[in-house]
Amino acid sequence: MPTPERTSRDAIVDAGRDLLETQGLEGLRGLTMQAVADRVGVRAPSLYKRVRNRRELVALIADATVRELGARLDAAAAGEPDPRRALAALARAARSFARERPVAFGLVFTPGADLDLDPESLARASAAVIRIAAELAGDDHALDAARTVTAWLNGFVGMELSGAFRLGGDVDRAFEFGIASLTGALTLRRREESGAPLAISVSEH
Amino acid sequence: MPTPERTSRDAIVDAGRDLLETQGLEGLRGLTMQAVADRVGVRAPSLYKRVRNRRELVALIADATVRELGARLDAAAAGEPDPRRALAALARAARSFARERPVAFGLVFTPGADLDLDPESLARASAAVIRIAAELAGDDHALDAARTVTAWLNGFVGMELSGAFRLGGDVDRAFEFGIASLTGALTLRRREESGAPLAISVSEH
DNA sequence: ACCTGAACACCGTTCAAGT
DNA sequence: ACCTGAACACCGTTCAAGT
Repeated sequence: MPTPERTSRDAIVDAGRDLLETQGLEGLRGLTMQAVADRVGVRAPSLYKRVRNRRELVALIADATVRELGARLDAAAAGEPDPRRALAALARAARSFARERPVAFGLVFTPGADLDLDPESLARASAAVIRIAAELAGDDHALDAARTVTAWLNGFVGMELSGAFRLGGDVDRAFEFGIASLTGALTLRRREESGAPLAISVSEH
Repeated sequence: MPTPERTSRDAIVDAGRDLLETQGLEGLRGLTMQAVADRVGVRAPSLYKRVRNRRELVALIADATVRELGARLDAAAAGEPDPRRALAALARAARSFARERPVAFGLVFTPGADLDLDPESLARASAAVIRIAAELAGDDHALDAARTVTAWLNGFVGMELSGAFRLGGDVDRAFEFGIASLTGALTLRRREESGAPLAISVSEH
């Protein structure tokens, strides 16, 4: 006689996302299988019917986060036809998202995390940056430009979440300074290309 | 009758650094108190005479890593009088260090890690970037410029360690592209200031 | 004064037994 | 077919007892 399903994979992931954000990944409260089970109303062993193990649960939470981030970035960039304004809007949207879900954002961008995220989710999350980078820097430099922007953006937001900006000053202003600097640098790349070279390239080794 | 000391705080931290790099922070092998104790030749409870708890041990490992990074950055930048070349050398040194100690580097730059690193170690590690940023962008923009460079550099290296550059292309080239772009952008800031404005600033908001 | 075995609480995970 | 209590291995940490 089959017993009825008392929870679902989605409910488990949602509970996990919530717990991650409120209790952290590891701490003494932390994202434990026990805590997730309590939230969804089953005993811990039942979770293993829906999820291979805790590692997979964490990966699913990370994937959901990447998808949501991608949707936000798309929406922010779509509203701005001018690529410079679109880049600024996208960057601000990423920063807002990170402030809403600091722990999940941190998880996704943790260097050694070794979640293997769904390539499709990742592609979706980076599509807008790549498109804008191509518009700003030209097709030849699109990938390099996108990597420069993404690195700066992830780095800035990650440092802000870590409290790494300890020297005072206005962090909002530093963020806008970064946007303006990158926009300027990438735009110049395009100008260089179109025949008006400026002596800005640093000698490489 | 006092028993002789069979280990030291330094030996514990060194063993911890080694284990962290070879076994990872958490995994099944992982940085466990048991594994550290085995390495230094005592039983796990004895570690608590030298270190408050595992959390403190991890923080000490992170601090040692930051100090070593700082020394490397200083050395790399000191060899180059031209600030543009100095910035490039510093960036490459940071990337090399991250490749030598990927796990420790990742730990230090993990967004939610909540190690509270020694402010002195951090100041030492960021001094060279700030000095170079001031030379490139002028004193008024030094802090913003340093934050832009540091964010890009940490972001790039972190993404590289995560395997986040999945779209092919030449990652080395993207790194050099980033160095050149940032150097150009910050240098332009200075030119703008000195009375030769270029229409590169993005409209803010 | 430092070291240790024993013990505790906690956690991820498995599994046989229930329905 | 899903759920559960019981159990296992493992981990961080404490502590009384040894030297």
